[in-house]
Amino acid sequence: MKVIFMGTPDFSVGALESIIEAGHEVVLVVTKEDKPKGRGQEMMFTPVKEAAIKHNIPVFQPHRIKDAENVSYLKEYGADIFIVVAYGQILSEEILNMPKYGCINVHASLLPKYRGAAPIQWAVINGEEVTGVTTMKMDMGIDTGDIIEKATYTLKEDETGGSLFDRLMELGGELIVSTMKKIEDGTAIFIKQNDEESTHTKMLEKSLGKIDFSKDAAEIERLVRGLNPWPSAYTSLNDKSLKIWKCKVVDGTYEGDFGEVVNITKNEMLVKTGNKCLSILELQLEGRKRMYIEDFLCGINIEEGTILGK
RNA sequence: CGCGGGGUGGAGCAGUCUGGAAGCUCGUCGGGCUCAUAACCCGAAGGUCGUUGGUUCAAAUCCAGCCCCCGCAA
Repeated sequence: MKVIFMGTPDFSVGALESIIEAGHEVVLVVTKEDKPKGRGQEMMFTPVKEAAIKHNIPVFQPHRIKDAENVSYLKEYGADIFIVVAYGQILSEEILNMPKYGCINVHASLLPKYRGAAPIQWAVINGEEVTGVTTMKMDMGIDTGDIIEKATYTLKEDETGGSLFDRLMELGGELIVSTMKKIEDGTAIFIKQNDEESTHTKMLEKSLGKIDFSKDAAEIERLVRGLNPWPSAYTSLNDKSLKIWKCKVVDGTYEGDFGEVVNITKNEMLVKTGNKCLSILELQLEGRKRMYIEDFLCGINIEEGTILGK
């Protein structure tokens, strides 16, 4: 099929690569505008743009995709189908109805659950046992279109936002190829979403990662996993920010405040929480590299009774 | 020119302000203690202090440039 692909972040790249590999003709890639990013404000291409360049596919980066001139530009390509994966702009009705087969979206959750932004991280944070990816025919709502196919994935014990991201990216790539085949064959079945079962997730904010040690250790541990590697869970130590990359729940009752370091050995550091304790396994102090707890304890002078997040 | 922290034996850090013979914790190797040990004791190996140049009798330390890593902000 003649495809126009719309996407922006890493997650979209998996789908794009799969579509190309499946032999479809991607005639145009639409992605968000380049923005100054990173330290030193260098201009960075979006991950999808990088991929498009690698495959010699023309790239289109409109400021507002809905503008008339941009809409008519899209029309010129005469694509059969638009595949949209985390593009980052709302499409107008005119665009949605433009291609013969409509606009198909890949979403990283089992719709109608986890509509909206950051479904991957939220699945981990909320302790879901199962999640997955869904393909659907887009309509004017956000993630409300008719469902075509789903693929499920059972979360691992130590699943992080990053690892789940990778798995779902892979699954999403396979699923979109399968869905496109069905659409082409005319065997695709479109199922309406049950809006009553729907849930919504908000965009991840940096502040979500600030650890509240009065919460249960298990809940904090899920937050740490869900926000790893981005935007990461953090607290502070002596006025310096301290990222927690990995930790585990440990039984144990100690006197002390929430967030207090209650026990230090050569290779373990226990922090008191609202319920049970957290053993910090991997962390990173501001300006320093990420390291294992035993390395951290070798050089940093930290005493029992120190309170994190103060 | 967005703001800031850092590069010191294998790991993590101190020392830099107030130049003057390389330190701490851990690891490694050897020995000892012990029923035994990841515990304890004794000993050893291992570093051109990121790089280039400058100042000085003398530079990890002061000055200038360059490279690399990281936190914030976007």
